[in-house]
Amino acid sequence: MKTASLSLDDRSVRRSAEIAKALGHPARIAILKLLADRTTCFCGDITEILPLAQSTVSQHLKALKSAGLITGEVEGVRTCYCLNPDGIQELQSVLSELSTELIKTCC
Amino acid sequence: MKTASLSLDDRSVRRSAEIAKALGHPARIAILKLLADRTTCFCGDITEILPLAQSTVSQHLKALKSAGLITGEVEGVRTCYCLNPDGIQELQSVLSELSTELIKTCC
DNA sequence: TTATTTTATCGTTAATTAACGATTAAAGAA
DNA sequence: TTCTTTAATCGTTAATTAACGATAAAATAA
Repeated sequence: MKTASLSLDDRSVRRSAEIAKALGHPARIAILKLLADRTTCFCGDITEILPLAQSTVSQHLKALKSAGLITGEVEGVRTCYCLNPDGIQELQSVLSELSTELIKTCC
Repeated sequence: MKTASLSLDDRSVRRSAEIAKALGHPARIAILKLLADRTTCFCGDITEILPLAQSTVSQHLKALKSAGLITGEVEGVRTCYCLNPDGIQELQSVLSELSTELIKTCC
């Protein structure tokens, strides 16, 4: 059993926290769901749908992108955002691993 | 517009974000893992292990508790913290549901 | 060329978070 | 009773976040 002062610097702990943090706002979860629906992929579309300013949506998109959960491909004057399969896969594995670890040892 | 301004207020979206936010700090993930190990359960123990002040650990414990992920039972002068099976179960189901939803529709 | 469209970034403000030491309150020991 | 232990809370500071409108940059249209 590793000492826990290690655990704060542990790569997977940090990465899990990073991913969770990116999910830690309703707007960002909503955006991920919209992208999953594939009905929308541009910042402008999302801005029309969510009750947020364009700059705010852009900021949330940036957060999701820098956490590796989405990609952004410039298409002419717009940017097409899309779920990043690798990131989503990581989200899936990292968080399911965590919750499994927690669940099986639960009181 | 209706759909998604709904989605920001959507109960499960908000709850997912709340849970994710609680996980969104390395110290809180580390604490959950420590509690899962069951080698420790008191604030003082955790404080000895993590490189954080007692008040900081207490603050993180409070955050985890208010997100419903842990319980805290007063035992005399100390408080025994424990993973909350209901909360962990919810974390498991909510986040796996989300990641499944995102994964299966991924680009 | 100029105008329009779209997104990113800037600049600001308010709110929240994280960290710490100090203090308080409560339980148990002496 | 008083002393010690433990965790919670207070008070503060610094950093980060979220929100917005305004502006800039880049691609395309006119």
